[in-house]
Amino acid sequence: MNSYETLNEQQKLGVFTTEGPVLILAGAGSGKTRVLTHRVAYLIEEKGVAPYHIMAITFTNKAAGEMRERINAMVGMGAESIWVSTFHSSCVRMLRRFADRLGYDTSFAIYDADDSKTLMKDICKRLEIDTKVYKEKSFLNAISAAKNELISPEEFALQAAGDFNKTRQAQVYREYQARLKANNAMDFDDLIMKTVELLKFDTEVRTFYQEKFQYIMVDEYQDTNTAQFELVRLLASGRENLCVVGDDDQSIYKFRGANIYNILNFEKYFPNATVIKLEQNYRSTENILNAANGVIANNTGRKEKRLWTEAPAGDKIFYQQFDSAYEEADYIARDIAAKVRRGEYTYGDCAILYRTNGQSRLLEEKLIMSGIPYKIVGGVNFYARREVKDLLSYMKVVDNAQDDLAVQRIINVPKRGIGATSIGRAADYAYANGMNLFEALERAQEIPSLGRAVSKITPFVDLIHHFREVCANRGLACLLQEIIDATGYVEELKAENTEEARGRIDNIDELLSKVVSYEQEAEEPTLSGFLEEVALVADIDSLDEDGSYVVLMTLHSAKGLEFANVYLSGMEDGLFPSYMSIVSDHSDEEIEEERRLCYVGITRAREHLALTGARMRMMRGETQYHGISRFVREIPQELIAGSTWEPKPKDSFAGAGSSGYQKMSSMKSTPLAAQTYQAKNFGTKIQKDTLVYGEGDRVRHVKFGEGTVVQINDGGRDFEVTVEFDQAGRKKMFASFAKLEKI
DNA sequence: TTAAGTTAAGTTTTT
DNA sequence: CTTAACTTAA
Repeated sequence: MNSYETLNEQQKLGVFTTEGPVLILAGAGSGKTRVLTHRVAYLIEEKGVAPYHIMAITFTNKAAGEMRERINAMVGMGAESIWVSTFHSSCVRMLRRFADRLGYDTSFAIYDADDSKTLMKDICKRLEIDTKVYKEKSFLNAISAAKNELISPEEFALQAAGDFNKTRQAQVYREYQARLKANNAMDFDDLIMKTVELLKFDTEVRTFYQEKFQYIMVDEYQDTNTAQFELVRLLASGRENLCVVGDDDQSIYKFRGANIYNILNFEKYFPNATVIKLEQNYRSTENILNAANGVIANNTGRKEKRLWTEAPAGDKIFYQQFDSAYEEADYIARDIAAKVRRGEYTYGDCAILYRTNGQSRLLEEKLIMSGIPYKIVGGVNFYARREVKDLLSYMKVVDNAQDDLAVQRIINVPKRGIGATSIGRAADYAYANGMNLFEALERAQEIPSLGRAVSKITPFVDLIHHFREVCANRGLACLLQEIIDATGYVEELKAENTEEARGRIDNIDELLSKVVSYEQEAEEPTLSGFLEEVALVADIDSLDEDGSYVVLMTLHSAKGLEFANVYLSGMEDGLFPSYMSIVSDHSDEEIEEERRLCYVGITRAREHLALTGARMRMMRGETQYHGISRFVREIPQELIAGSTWEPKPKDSFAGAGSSGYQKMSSMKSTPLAAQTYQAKNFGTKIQKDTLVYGEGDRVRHVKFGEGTVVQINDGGRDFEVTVEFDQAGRKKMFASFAKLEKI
């Protein structure tokens, strides 16, 4: 028996309103997971609903795992038959059972982004598309967007009629889908779209799941896309016991197809919906909350709500702009070290958040230098590492020989003397005869063009057959060990004897232990099951929030987490909000999305929040100059401590050229006062027409004195100016640094 | 024909 | 600074 008395009135409403559609607008830190878990317990204990009839959907495995844990603790017996899982794994579970009705084998492979790209490259080659003009990425983006909107290749082609570019995309989409099917594979988007297809067109399956899932709950609803909405709608139609929990202010995945109207228009789809707002925040201090409120208030078209708290005002928000990203990172590392030394926080209390993964390197260096333990979330996924992908590909081929991509990846790894030409010939033969690559390899003798290469291919085919036997007779861990031994993969790395190779061996060991633990923990371990688990994990899933290390991650990864002491680094216009969003055609909308991201970042902090920025930072090998992020200015100034953003003499170089940038950003939502300031002090790069001197002119430099300009080179972002100084001699310098005056 | 070495180009956010 | 494409040597 659980006590529901610890819940506030709004939360209780969310728990007790079990029938019909319910929309819970849950602000950051308002205890939505508590509501969901109590709701499940209430359904089972008070309403007598069988656990078998309950489904809870989340976006990440981590969220699913946490919810599962809390439900298990509350419900006890029978809890394991509740479906608590992500959109993707729920879909896989349904597809593994019924995919044959869509013409797929139920042991289909799941392609990650890397696999999709490899396949797309191959398609572009076959269709003779110049990937210098039409990027693989742009095709994949178009296809993904279509799938998120449930647009089939046929429909896409119809809509594309008359448009040359879109017709080409349609052709690629069709081919891509055909190849996936031939490989018996689905990409991430297919998992959702194919499940929707299944439910839509197979009445038997639809009825089965509608009967099964009588109570459905969806977490992070603001991030659902059209396909996911349709999936939920199909499952819930009939009883309509659908409870969605979300916060439109935390919708940050539009770029991935999230449809914010799913939440904004929920009441239109379900006119009889009960709407509940959770506005009391139990996480942050009042100052942090007010800062977040101040920022998000600049967005239009949101559901009106204002978070409040009973917590004390707490520390002010620290803000400081540094001269360089180097100093910024240095400050953060020192500050963490100092706070830990004083006993205010542990390493595990601290998180450093940033907009782009690229910012982590500098921070990482500083943390290492200061001897601070840390963990980076994101960047290169464990399962995306070369050695791990190689070995997984062997397992994939053993599991599903139709997977041409996996075959191609390993056929010459380690080197067997089967080169691109031989593979190409086998692939052509397979393509011409409508078979899979591996089938073609099995009949290598029958392919005349292969010639002597046959003698190298046959042992490879035999090897795979051997692995298949091992898998069937001795299990997964033995299979992987046998793959490692028979291919000599680790042997080869050992021989390299480099730091890098040792790292790779460590990763392989980790993979091995993951296989072992999967085999022990899974109820019914299968090769497909393992590969599926591996395909659907995100880096964030492995994060232990109680760890004794500082966590570094992107703002996107941080959603749903909380830390006592948070650093938002890189608060610079052009970085956050990103340059892309500022110059976009739909700038207003994109800036709003960035602003929501900022809101997410601020509300991760429980007690202490520091915002930092740098005037100058190296990005992809070039020095960039940024002004202060507009989001910093949107925080009520009385909440801010540390240096304020009054212009300082040091800022002068930033004033040089702002014209180009200014025009591009329409700052409708920025307060007037801030706008005037921005106009004055908003430098990014020096424009050509801002150079007041030319070659041959006499100039004066602060340190070097007077001289003559010899040469000006356009260095892309900046100008490289060569000056022959009267005293100091010939110097090369960047225009933005030199601050040369014409005489 | 393969494999290693060199050069060039490209980087928002990700289940 | 990394990854992919190209070149050249074996």
